[in-house]
Amino acid sequence: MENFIDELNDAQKAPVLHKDGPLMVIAGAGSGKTRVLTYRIAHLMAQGVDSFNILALTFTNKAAREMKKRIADIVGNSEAKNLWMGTFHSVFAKLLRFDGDKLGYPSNFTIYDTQDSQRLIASIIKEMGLDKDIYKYKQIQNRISSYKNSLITVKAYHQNPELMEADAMAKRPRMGDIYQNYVDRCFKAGAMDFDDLLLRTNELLNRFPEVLAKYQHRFRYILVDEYQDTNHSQYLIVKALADRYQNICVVGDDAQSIYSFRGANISNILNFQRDYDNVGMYRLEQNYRSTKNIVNAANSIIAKNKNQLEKVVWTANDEGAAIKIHRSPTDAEEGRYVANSIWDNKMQHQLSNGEFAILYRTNSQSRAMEDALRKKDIPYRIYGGLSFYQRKEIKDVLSYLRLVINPKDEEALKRVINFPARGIGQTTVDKMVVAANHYGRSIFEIIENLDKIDLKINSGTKRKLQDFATMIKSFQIMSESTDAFTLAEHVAKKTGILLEFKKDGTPEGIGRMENIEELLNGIQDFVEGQKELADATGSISEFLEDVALATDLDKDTGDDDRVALMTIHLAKGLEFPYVYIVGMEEDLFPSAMSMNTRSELEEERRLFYVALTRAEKQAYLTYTQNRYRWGKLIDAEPSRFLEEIDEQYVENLTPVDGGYRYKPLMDTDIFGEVDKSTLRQNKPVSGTPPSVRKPNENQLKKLRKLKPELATPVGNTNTIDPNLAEGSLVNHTRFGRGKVLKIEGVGNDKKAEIQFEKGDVKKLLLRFAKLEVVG
DNA sequence: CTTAACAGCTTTTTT
DNA sequence: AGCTGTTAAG
Repeated sequence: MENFIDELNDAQKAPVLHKDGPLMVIAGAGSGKTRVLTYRIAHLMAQGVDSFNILALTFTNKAAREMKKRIADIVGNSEAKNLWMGTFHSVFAKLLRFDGDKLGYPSNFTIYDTQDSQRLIASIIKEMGLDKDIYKYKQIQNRISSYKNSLITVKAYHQNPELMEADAMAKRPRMGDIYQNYVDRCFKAGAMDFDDLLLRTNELLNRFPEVLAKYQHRFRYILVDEYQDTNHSQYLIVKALADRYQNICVVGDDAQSIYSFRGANISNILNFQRDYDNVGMYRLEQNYRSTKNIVNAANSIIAKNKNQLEKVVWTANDEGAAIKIHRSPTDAEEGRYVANSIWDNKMQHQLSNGEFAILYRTNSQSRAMEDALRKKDIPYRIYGGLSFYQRKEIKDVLSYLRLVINPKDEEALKRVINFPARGIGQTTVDKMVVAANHYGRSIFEIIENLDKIDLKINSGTKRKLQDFATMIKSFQIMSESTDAFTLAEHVAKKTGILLEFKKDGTPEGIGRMENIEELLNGIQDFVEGQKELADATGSISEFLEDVALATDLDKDTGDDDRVALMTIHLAKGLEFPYVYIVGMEEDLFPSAMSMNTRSELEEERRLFYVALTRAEKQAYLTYTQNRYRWGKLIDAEPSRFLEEIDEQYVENLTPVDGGYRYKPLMDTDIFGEVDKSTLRQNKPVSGTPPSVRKPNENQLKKLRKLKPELATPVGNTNTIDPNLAEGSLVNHTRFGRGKVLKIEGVGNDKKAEIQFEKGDVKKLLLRFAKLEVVG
């Protein structure tokens, strides 16, 4: 029964077998910490602990799902089902659905995402007549968020002269009033933002001892992953819940603390032994993931940090190859180098795309990489950035669904009341917001009672408003007797959203329509999946909660074989055989905004440590001499982190200037005089090594032979004329004659930019465009 | 009230 | 460079 324990090494076994009482596991990168957590839970259950009494808090929902699955494999499916496992946000959202009514929240409360919060704050600033250049809504939102994460309520704020003075100094004396209004408006809308999910849980546990007692007993065993990234609010929740039984197990690595910007407090892990009595301390120091070279190089970097727990990460793995460093003239060339290198490695070592990852500091860096990968027909997937659920058309559909569940949801209402356009303009909405604030009611209630209030809205507009309300109510009635998919599909059609995008006919419009279809498919999948679960009903509210707290990493299983592109933050906890860390430049990594204090710089360094330790076999570090930023080509300097790696673990692929290793070379150095306009167009510059050159037509043909699924787009409604190329003259059934300026994208996404003789330049999706090549 | 041009801002990282 | 939100014209 318990032979699964034998799969662990001695260091891992100890915390798994640790009996009751607090314990902390300091786990170096790649040391099998998820394994320890998983097996500890399985062991607890094998010892007879009811899964109902276990709470496990993970960093992503995906991690929770995978762990749950693994546990189910060991102890059986039915046993694992009752486990409460998930992110702080999703677990406590669930808790608040049960007990939030004690705080005055409906069980169907909406979860506002950052964009919703920002829009609400922007409108509050406007309503208060404040200067939007001084009261910048993003900054305000940020501040409110950090207050909440530190448990500074509006009341606490007003009792804290220091905070008020700091805001007054920043010329924002009304900060407290905005905070108050924001909290009131969220409450009135039956909405919680991300921070509320933690803050309100704290409030609930503090104010209602019987609720606290209930959950203390229920969660007899608590396990927290990535403890180094918990903020004060999360810390207090854990402390309160664990107080009764003290069966608290935290796992983390101070060297991988990279979320201080959202309030994560590294001292939570540094002070754990002070917070609990008789703490069992365990260290996992053997790395199973990476080569000696990578582990040692990473150690040499992190050694530069002052504040850290004592720990020596080592590995019994092979020596491995040196970390390769490469310099490119521009970001476009950097992309090309990475794409070529991936291609070469694939060919040389028979690797699949899924074994590669490209990691960067900022999302904006993904574009150059994408362009290069597309040109080489290497399939990739971007994680994070503008996620699917944040796209306009998706948020619009979701807003209708949110309104069905919670008609008080003001941000959802404002978003869709005039989309698709139905003649309800800004002025009307403004009037209703004023009325809603005045009567302390929601906008929806105002619309329902238009006849009783004199709002100076003309009768035609009144009619339109009432029609809108009637439509939403009809959806509500429907939602009582149907599943999420049927309702969502009905909503997309009935509101005219689908039609709106269909009729504009542009590639963008078609793309949006497809996105909505994808959303509907996603809802369908969700409904099917939920039907198998006993405690779920497949209702729309369950879907919305899933969506609100899902990250890009959570979405689908990513079963197809693609190169992964993501920020380093998102890559935490993941591993790849081949890792490219791009943009190793001063002001980019470390970020220009994180070089003011020692602790900020140390966090950047930990971030670099995280990035490097994702690699199993081989790591590449690339940097450029010039990079496009804000549409301008700027000089770039190699990152200081490059110099911090002990040079015995490094191999430079590009010649390095003798004196100062990473000093940028002049443009003239290897290329002779370089015309910047040449670089801009991504044309190979004479003298560029052959391996960096764009593949020629012959190579492309070979490539297509190897990867037929890339050459033939799937599900196209149109065959694409093989003669179609940049410069071709074409005839379009509707737009007439034109010239192809540019072709981009692969497969279903292949687009052509065409200058039509009528004067317009249009981008058309080739699988839809009715084009004929005429010359 | 809608549409189209314009201005301004962005790039730190995310639940 | 690309996007969002604001303003001007219809």
